[in-house]
Formats: sequence, C-alpha cells, structure tokens
Amino acid sequence: MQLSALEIVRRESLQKLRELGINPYPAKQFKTTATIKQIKSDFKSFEGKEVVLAGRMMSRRIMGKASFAELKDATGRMQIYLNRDEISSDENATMYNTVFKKLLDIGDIIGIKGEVFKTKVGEESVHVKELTVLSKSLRPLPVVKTDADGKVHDAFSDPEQRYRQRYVDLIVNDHVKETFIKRTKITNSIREFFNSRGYLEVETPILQPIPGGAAARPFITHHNALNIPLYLRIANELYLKRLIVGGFDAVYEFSKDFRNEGMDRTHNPEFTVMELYVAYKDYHWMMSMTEELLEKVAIDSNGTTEVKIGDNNVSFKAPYPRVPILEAIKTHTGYDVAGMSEEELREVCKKVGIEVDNTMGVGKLIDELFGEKCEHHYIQPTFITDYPKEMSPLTKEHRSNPALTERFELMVNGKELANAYSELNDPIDQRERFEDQLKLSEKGDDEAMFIDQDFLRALEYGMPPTSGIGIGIDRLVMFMTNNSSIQEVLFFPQMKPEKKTIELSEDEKTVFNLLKNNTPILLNNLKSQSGLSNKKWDKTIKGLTKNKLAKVTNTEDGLFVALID
RNA sequence: GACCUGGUAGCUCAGUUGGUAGAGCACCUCCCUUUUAAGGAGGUGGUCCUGGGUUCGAGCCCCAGCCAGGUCACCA
Repeated sequence: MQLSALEIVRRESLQKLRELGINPYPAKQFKTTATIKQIKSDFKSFEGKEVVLAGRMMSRRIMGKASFAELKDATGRMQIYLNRDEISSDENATMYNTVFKKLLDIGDIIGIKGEVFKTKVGEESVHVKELTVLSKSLRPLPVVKTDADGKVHDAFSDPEQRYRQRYVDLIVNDHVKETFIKRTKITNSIREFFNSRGYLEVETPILQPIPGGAAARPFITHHNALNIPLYLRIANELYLKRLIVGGFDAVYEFSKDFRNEGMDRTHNPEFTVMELYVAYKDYHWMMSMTEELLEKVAIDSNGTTEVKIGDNNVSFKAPYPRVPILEAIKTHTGYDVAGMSEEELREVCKKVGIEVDNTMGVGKLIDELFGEKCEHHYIQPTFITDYPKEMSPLTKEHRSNPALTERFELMVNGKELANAYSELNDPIDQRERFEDQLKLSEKGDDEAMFIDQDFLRALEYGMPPTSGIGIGIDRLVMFMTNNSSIQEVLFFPQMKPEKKTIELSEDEKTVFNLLKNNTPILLNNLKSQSGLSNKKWDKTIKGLTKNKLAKVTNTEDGLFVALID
C-alpha cells in the first residue's frame, strides 16, 4: 500500500505511543459523565464542576506550555484547555510534551477529565486534568475552519468524496449530520402519528416472485434452492392490500423499494416510500389525514409549519387546496379538456407546444398537459385529484365520472410528494385493468404491470373499501431539510465503484519476470532483455521501484536492479 | 443515453504563449502560559484522473477512456 508522508508520520506516532506503554486502541469502557450539548445548554450548573468527556480532536492550538484544542462528541464541539504541568506527572512532562504535542493528531479520539470553566475571552471550555488516548487516527482529516463571521474556510465540499466517504463528511460537516437527524425525526413523527391511531406497522417481502404494485423495471436475482428468479420489490402495495383482505383495518410500512432505472438528482436505485392502507375510507378521508400528518411532521422536524424550500416559502399548515386535474389544466392552459376525444386532446397538446405521437392515449395526453403546463405552478401543498382512468390500473373508478378515478397526488414545490387512491376492490374490474396493462406490455411497454394471480385471488375473497397512500420519504426529507439532491438525504447514495488500485502493466510484468529469473542484474542488461524503448523502459522501471517491487542500486560495477522481497 | 463543466499535495484551490509544478491550511523542526481561521521562523510533501498521440519539450494541445457534478431525455 502506498502511504502518503502524513500517513507514515501517524503510523510512526502510533508505534511510539505503544513504546511509551500507551495502548492506542484500549479495550476498556470509557465512562463519560456528560455530553458537550448538556454542558453548553446548562453552562452555569456545570461551571466549576468536574466532567469526563470523550470525542474526536478537531483542532489544536499549541502555545508553549499551554494548549487549546477542540473536542467534538456526538452532540457538539467544545474547547478544551491543557496545561503542561497539570496533565503530566513525570519530570519530562511526557504526557504533554510527547503524547499531546507530538504523537496526537487532529482526528484522534481522546477522553478527558477536567473542570468546566470560561476563558479570559469568554469561551466555554474544559480545563483538562487527565488525558486518555482512545483511538489513534491514521488518516489525515480535512481541516475545515470557521471564522468569527461564520465563514467556512477550506470546506470539505467535493461531492464525490463526500458521498463515497460519508463518514468523513459527517465528521467535518456538522450540517450534514443535522440533515440525517432530521430524517429520523420525520420518520419517527410519522410512526407516532400512525401508532397513536392504532395503525399497525408491518413488514412484507422485499424479494418478490412478481414485482407488482407499480410500473418500473425491477432488479432481478435468483434463488438457488428454489431455482427461481426473484425480484427486488418495486412497491409493496399488493402485499399491504392482501393484509387488508386478511382483516387488518390499517397497515403501514416504510418500504425500501428498488427500481432499475436512471439515476439523477431525484432518483436513487433504492429509495424509501411509506405506504398506508386504511379500510372503510376513501380518498377524501385520505386527503384530510395527509394534511394533518404533514402539518405534524413539519412541526416535529422544523418546529414550524413554514418551511423554506429553495427560493420558496412553503406552508404545511392544513388544509390544502383540492384541485381536479382537468380544472388545473383549464386554469393553466385555457382549454377545457373535459370529455374530449383522443384526437381533440392531441390538437390541444399541439396548440400549447407539447410534442405528441400516436401511441399516446387520452390518459397519457392529459398527463402530459398537466406535467408540462401545470405541475410547476403548485408550490404550496395542493391535492390534484381525479386522474384519468387508463393511467391508474389499481384505482377505483370515480363515483361520478367513469372516465376518471378516485386518485390524488399531492404536489409540493412543483413536484409530486404523495400518490393516493380509493383502492380498486372489484376483482373483475381489477383483472380487466391488468389485462389492459398486459396489452400495453405486448405493444412493447416494458414498464406495464405484470398480472399477479394471487393478488386477484385475494381480491376475490373480498377486500373492504380501502384508501391507500404512498409518500416518498426521500423527497419529503429533501423538502423538510431544503436539499435539492436525493444524495444529500441518503447516507450512502449509489455510486459507480471506485477504480481498483492499479495492477502491474504488461511491460512491468515482463520486466518483473525477467528479474525473478536473474536478480540482481545489471540495469543495462535488463533493459536490453526487455526490448523496451527508452521511454517505455523508464516508465516501467520507475513503476516497479515505486511499487517497491524492485530496487536500483549504484555500485562501482555499475547500476544494478534487484528484486525486493 | 446526449450535451456542458470539472479531476493538480491530506483538504481548498492557482498554474500565463507548451519551457525547472505553486499558495493557504494540514504535517515536520524550533519559539511562545487563556488562544480561537492563534501567531512568528524554517522545512517536508506530487501517478498534475488513466492510456495513447503531436512536440526538442505536455499539467497545458489532439484522440480515446474512467469518475463526478450540472442540464436535458427517460422515470405512466
């Protein structure tokens, strides 16, 4: 392994710690008596008292016999003050002069025991009396500094490194940690809301023999013992509905779903959807439930219903407007498309500048009109309702218009946040809708739904009228934390693998094999045996010496190349 | 998938017309007892993303590729 100079120094420090009888990775529990957040939030009662803290050393200011350092624990950062004669017992002041000043580095994890006090300039600090090494860090951490104006210098900001090495991102970028804490607050808030109503959190299969409940390309895998293909779920909808058939009144699941499609700022191959199904309800009820839920989530995560998303101020205060999709199209395009034929709709699309082709049916055309001309207008939470039937194969037909369905999508900041239906529970209608999907599939739509015969069998036993909703959790967290990229709300977003460490080139292998047969050997002999040009030879031998496989030595008899064992 | 931008020290970045690879922080040596982007003096540190090509000479120009970000397409 190729080590940088900084890494070599740290490994040497590690060795020296051991030589001093200090275990750089002690096994024993280190009992702390407080957290930094506790001290900072209640400084007066801690002042003058002894505390034991543990954390990572984030910076160091050494001034002769006194030093300041910054300690970061899971809850915050705090300055610590160290004095040579107070932390050292021997006359060489080894603990201070050697351990603290020479052998410790930024990034090391230490424990301290000391007294809480305030410095001359008013900085809340801990006066260290005892220092314990808890874990030596062998890699240099990016040093991010924040000045008195709050301006950040040398921020660790390269997105590739931040995502690939999220652990470093979390250590040096405090705001990143906040995002993920908020993510958990949001899911906890949703759970609280549902649990308090007696809804049951459940788990359903991730490995499914038929990937149903949505239209998307699945990831496929193989079960060896059964010798069958299995799919990673693209949705859990059909399983939750089976549970409603089975007699549960309300079930929900935070479902990690997987879709084998493109990746961009708002799409990751694996993502989280919260799905909820409640028996004997309809989509009107679901809208009321949703606005109540989101108002709570906003308050629980941000302390207020008013949330800044990009340049917009969005209010999650219930209630939210409910706008039928055809009305939205009328408002934003001027065309009343209600009852229009496919041909008429196609004309309207052309007039407003939407490209159309002959494969697009009524549903698709309406969807395009809304997506292109209306969607981005809905910044404040708005329920768009009553989508055309052919786009919604799992949704109950609208009670007063057979061309539409009882479906809504919740739009926030011009994007879809949730999708909900009065669920289709007529097994014969459901079978026909699936068969229509199959026809689409035969026409070449590789994302049309598969027919799940067992799901139809379940419906045939009878499912109560039910309303269901899916809320995109990643997107919800993006809104609540004002992030515009899904990668910022996933700990470990999907990335292409890093390039492997470089193997030996063909030329290097050739020379290495020559050397194995005859070592040491005169450099010029080896060079002529290799048959390489000057340029190639130079590159090859430098590659070998750099990888510590060969060594060139200068003797009275000339330059010799030898293998290194 | 297309296009745009980028990849140089541990981190953040400069790098002129193609002519000996730089700065700040970090690190090492020294000075300094309440500092705080601590300070002062000196120093170490490089696969300039990879592979070809052009050239006397490439971080820079050309070709191919890799990785990332962005925009668009796709994602009912």
